Amino acid sequence: MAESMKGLKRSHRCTEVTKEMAGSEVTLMGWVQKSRNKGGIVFVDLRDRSGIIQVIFENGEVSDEVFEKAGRLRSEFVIAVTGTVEPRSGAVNENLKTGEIEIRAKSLRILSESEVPPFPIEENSKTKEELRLKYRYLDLRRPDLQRNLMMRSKVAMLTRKFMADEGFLEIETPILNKSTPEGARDYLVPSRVHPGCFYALPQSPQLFKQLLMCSGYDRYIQIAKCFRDEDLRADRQPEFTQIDMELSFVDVDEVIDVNERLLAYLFKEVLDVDVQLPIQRMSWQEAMNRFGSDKPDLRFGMELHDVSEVVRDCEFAVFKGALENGGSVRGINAKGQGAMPRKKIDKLVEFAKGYGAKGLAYIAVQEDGSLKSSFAKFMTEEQMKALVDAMEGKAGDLLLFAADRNKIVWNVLGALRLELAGQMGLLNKDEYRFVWITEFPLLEWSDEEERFVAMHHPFTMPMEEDWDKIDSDPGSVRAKAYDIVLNGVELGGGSVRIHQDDIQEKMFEVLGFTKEQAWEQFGFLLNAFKYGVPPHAGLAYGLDRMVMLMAKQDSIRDVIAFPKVKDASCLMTEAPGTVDPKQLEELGLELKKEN
RNA sequence: GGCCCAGUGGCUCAGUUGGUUAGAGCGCCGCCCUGUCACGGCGGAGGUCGAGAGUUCGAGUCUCUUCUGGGUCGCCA
Repeated sequence: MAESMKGLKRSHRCTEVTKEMAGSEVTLMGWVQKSRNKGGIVFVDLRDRSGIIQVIFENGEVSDEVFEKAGRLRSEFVIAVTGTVEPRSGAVNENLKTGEIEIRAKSLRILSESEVPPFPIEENSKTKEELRLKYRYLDLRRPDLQRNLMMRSKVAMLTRKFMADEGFLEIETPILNKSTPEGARDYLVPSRVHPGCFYALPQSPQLFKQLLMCSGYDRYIQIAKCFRDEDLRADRQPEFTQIDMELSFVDVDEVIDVNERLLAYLFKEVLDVDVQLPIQRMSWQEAMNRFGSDKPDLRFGMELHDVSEVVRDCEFAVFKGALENGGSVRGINAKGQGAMPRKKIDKLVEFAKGYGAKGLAYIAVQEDGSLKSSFAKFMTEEQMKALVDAMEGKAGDLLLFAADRNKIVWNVLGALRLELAGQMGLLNKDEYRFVWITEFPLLEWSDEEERFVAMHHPFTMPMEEDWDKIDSDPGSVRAKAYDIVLNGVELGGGSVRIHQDDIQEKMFEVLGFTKEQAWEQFGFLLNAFKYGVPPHAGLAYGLDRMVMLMAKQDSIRDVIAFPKVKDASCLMTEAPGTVDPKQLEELGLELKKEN
C-alpha cells in the first residue's frame, strides 16, 4: 500500500548529506537500489539523481512496525526515510561518495512499491538497447544516463548564460512552416483549415533567423528543435536540437571568435578541459587532400599521400586508368600493420568497396624490408621503391592505395583511415581536437539532378575573389562557409549570408531556379531584403552531438531523453500510429488503399 | 533501397561434426542470519531457443522466408 507523504519534506538529496552533518536529522526520498537484510539489521542503498547513500534499520532501535516494513523493501520501491546522519561504525565504502556515513533510520514510509524491473537499473548496462528503449523511463534512472542528461542541461544553461553576456537575444521561431523543396525531406503537418495544404516542421530556423537580422535584432540565439525526415544513424535522429545563432554586421572572423570563446567556456566549465585558442583552421581543399574528409579527426595522423606523379608511368592498369580519367592515386600508411594477415587485408578491401572503391592496392613492408604487394608484378623495382619512399614506408608498415576519381579516392581513404585508427586503438575519447574547416565549395554537382546544388544552402555568400568564375567554372567558386569539427564529428556549421540581391539572384539562377520559383519559395525573404538588410552571418551546432562527445558516448541516443530507433519509430510510445478516420476526414485526407 | 552483425529463462551469455531430459552467472521467490555494501547459507520456481516453412529417423544447431534491434552505404541544402 502506497503511503502519503503528508507532513514530510525532503531535506536533501542523497549525496548532499556529508559527514559534517553527523548527528543531525535528515529526510531523504528516493528509490531502493538494493536492500541487504541481515536478519536483525537491514541495509538499504537509497538512490536519487545525485547518487546513493546507505540507510540502516536496526531491530530494537526502530519500532517493530518500521522494522517489518524495512524487511519488505525491494528494488525500485520509492521510500521516504527520516533518520540521523552518522559516521559509519562498520567499514567505509570507498566506492560511494557517501561511503563514510550512513543514515540511521527512525521512520520509513513506502511511497510506492515496484514490480521487479525487466532489467537491472545499474551503471554500464549490458542490456540490449531495444529493451532499454521500450522501458526508457527505467533506463533513464540509470546513473550514466542521468549524468548525460544533467550534463546536457548544464551545456544548455551555460550556453544561454554565455551568449546572453555577449549580447545575444533568445528568440523563438515557428515550428509550423512552409515546406521548401531543397535539402532534406520535410515532416509535413496537414492543415485542417486549409484542406490540401501542409505545414512543414523546420529543418532549421535558417530563414527566420535571417529575417530577425533584417528586423534589427543583430545577435540572435535559440536552442531549437529541428526535424529531418531522413534515415537515422548513430549521430542522426529525425528530431534533434541545434544551438542556433546569427549575427549582424560581422564577417567570418567575428563569428569564429565568439564561437571559439563559447566552446572554450563550455569545455572548461563542463569538463575542465582547456581548449587552446585560436582553434586551428584548415581549408576544405587541404582537409580533403590530407584526410580525405571535410570533418577530419586530428587525434591521429595517417594522412593521405598523393602518389599520382610517382606512379604515372607504371603499367598497373588500375593506376593508369584512374589517372587517364582525370582521377588520382593516393595512399595511407598504417604504421606497424605490415604483418596484417591476408584475411584481414581482404576485409579492408571489402570495406573500401562499400565506399565506392573498385578495389584496394596494398604494399606490406616486411620486417626485413622486402615487399609483399598485390600489384608488384606490374611495377619495376625502382617504381616500387619510389612509391614506398613517397609513402614514407618503413619496415613493418602497411601501405594502402586507392585509385579513382578524386571524390571516391578521398571517400575511400578517409573512411579507411578512421577504420584503421579504430582497429589500432588511436581514438582516445579524453582527447579533444577541434578544427575549423573553411572555404567550402559553394556548389556541388548532383548527378541525380543533373545540376549544381548548394553545398551549404542557397543563401551562402561566395568568396569575393572567386565570384568572377561563377559562370565559367561554378564548381571552383568557394564559399564563406565554415564547419567546426571535433574528433571527426561535424559539431556545427555556418556561413556568411548573401545580403545583396544581385548576388542572390545569380545564385538562384546557377541553382536552376527560375525567378518565379525563387519568389514562390523564398519571396518573403527576398522581399525583406528590399528594405535594408544588414550583412549577417551565423552558425548552428548539433547540441546532441556536442553533448555526446562531452559525455564520451557513441550515439546521440544516449544524450536524448526519448530517442527514436532506426526506422524513426518510438519503441516506448509506439509512435507513429494510425489515427481515427474522423481525424483524417477533418483534414480532408484519404489513405491510399494497400493492395 | 543495398550490405554487415545480433536475437536461447527476467537480464547477460554458453551450447561441439545435427543426437538423451537445453546449461551457467546474476536476478526472482521462500526460510535463516545484528555491520552488510558484488553480503552470506539452505531450498525453489522459471525456457513456444524471435516467428514461419523446409531438409532429416532426429534441428537451438543446416536451408529459405520473415520480424525485431544495431552498424553502415545511398540519403542527410
